[in-house]
Formats: sequence, C-alpha cells, structure tokens
Amino acid sequence: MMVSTKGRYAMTVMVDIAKNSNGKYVSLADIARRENLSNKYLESIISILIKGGMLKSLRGKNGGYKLTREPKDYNISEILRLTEGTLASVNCIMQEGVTCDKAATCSTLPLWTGLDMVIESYLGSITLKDIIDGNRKKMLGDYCNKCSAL
Amino acid sequence: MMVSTKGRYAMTVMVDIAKNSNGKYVSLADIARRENLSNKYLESIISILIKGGMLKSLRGKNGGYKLTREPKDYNISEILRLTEGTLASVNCIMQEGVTCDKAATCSTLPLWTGLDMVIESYLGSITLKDIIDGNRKKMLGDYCNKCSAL
DNA sequence: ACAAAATCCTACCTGAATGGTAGGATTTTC
DNA sequence: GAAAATCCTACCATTCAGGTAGGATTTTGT
Ligand code: FES
Ligand code: FES
Repeated sequence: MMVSTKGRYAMTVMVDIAKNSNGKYVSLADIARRENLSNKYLESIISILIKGGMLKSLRGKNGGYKLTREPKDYNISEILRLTEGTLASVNCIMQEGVTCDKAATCSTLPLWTGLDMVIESYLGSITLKDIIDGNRKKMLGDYCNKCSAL
Repeated sequence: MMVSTKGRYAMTVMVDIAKNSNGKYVSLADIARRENLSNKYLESIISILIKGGMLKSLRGKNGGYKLTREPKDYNISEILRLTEGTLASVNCIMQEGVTCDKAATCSTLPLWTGLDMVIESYLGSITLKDIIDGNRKKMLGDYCNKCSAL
C-alpha cells in the first residue's frame, strides 16, 4: 500500500473542510462525525496539516480549522508528501535524492526513478479543487477504460 | 514506501538472471554473491517467482534458475504484483475491485483510481528487456527534466 | 467571573508487516 | 556416494500502521 490511512484521511479532511467551511472554522468533531472517522486519530493528522501550513486553526468556542489557501492552490502531491513523509516508491530514493550505495551501477534505478516521476507528475497536476468539483475527466482521464462503471 | 525490498530484490533477481543466464541455469549462490544480497532471503523471494511462473528451476549439481520467457515478454507490473501482492495505492482498492463501504459517496476515490491507472500504465509498459538494455528513454521518458544528471 | 467548547500536547498501546535467519530434507550430477 | 544445488517449514526481531487516553490550554457567550 502506497498511501496509508494517514494520507487518505488527510485528503478526506482537506476535502471536508473545503466543502463545509464557507469562510468559517470547521470543528474537529463535525469533521469526524460527517466522515465517520475517529476523533482522536483525526486530531493527530490535522496537527501535521497545520504544522505543514495546509490548515490554520482557531482555539476556543466556535473554533476549528480552515484552509490557508484557495482549493485550486493545493496540489495533491504536497498534501500527501507532508502526511506520508515521502512518496518515493523505493527506499533507495529519499526526499534528498538517491541514497543507495549501489546506485552507480544499479540497472533498476531508472525504473524506480521513472515511476516516481510518473506519480509526481500525476499527483502534482491534480488540485483540491479538482476533487471537490468531481473533475473525473482530469482524475481518470484518458487512462480510464471503464469510466462508465465507476 | 510502495515497493518493499521483496519487490525490489525480485526485480534485481530477474535482471541478474536475464543478464547472466545465456541459456543455462543460474545458481542462487551466484546471484546472491553478485548482487551482494542475503542468500536465504533471496531464496524465499525466488520461491514466489517460481510459484508465479516467472522462473523455472533445476535441482542438483549445475542446477539453478532460468527465465521461463524472453525478457521482452515480461512486464514489470506483473512481477511486482506477484511479489508485492498488490500495487493498489490505497486500501479501499483491492485486486478484485473497490471494497470500501464509503465508495459510493467518496469524492477522493476517483483520485486513487486515477493514480492506480497511471502506475499500472507505466509499469505495464516497461519490459524486463527495457531494463537490461538500459532503455532510459522509455523509463525516464519525457517526464525526465534532469536526465543528464542521472 | 465562569462554564462550555474547542484545540493542543505528551504518552501509550496492539497487531501486522517487513526483513530477515536457521536447519534440515530432497534431488541431481560427476 | 559425495558434493552441489534447490525445496520446505519454522522462527524471530524490529518497525510501523492505526489508533487510544488524559489532561492542559485557549477562547467565547452569558
Ligand atoms: S538497489 Fe538501490 S539503487 Fe538499485
Ligand atoms: S475512503 Fe474508501 S473509497 Fe474513499
């Protein structure tokens, strides 16, 4: 599994807030109830999103969370990279670059590098707005050979 | 991490055998020594490759492992799917299809589905021969903005 | 002032997966 | 019949996923 619940729930949270905010702060309890997810677990995920600058918060009554930008200004790659730590497909490749000592002579490295580029290219091209709008053309695009079934 | 050592070493094994076979059987000890990997761990990975029909074996002296097809007739997707179990990006999607009970109303599902399609499309298009030949154009393709550095 | 509503922070826990290791049984060749 | 090789079953340590618990702190409404 490439994306754990942490990253998946992070996306769920971002979408939920984007859809339900209307300029106001959205409370944790509301998100958890709507999405039917654990209050406490969501809290820890949201904490990451705040530290990474994806959300801002307000404490106290009527407090909650709010986006820091317009939905169109988030791309999925940055949200997932923040919560998952990295999106690199293999351990040989880290955020900083290639770290494996066999890299110089490894014939499979270009494969992993190419795979990462394809993934980054896709996730970097989709915005939060695309998801809210249900832009299936962009998400499922020309790759989709069974769109009618989805 | 999307591809564990199991899948990565499986690729290493396939490439090593393809490069060093010359029609003969290649022994486990030789592969492990050349690739500097644990004998025993490789054994368990090769066992998966045999059961999945990717390799055939011969016991006894001068025995070892050999490809069952031409390198051009393996695509990377099938090798990794065999060893990793699945390549699905999230838990909501299994080999058999979508299993999540929120699927019907989930607005992020098309994202994960699209991501899986992009990955499958890439890995399904690369063959073992591409890797042996070091076909960088195909692996790094038009996505590569730093090919000279790689 | 004070209670209620909310986020923030630190710590802990359980089960499964990752990444192996060990030892011997079996098969084939020379 | 010894040597070289694969095959098979079982075990194991560490990490990580996926949470849970409890209380401290901040803000608002009355
Ligand atoms: S094994 Fe690490 S770069 Fe290929
Ligand atoms: S949460 Fe499972 S399909 Fe979206």
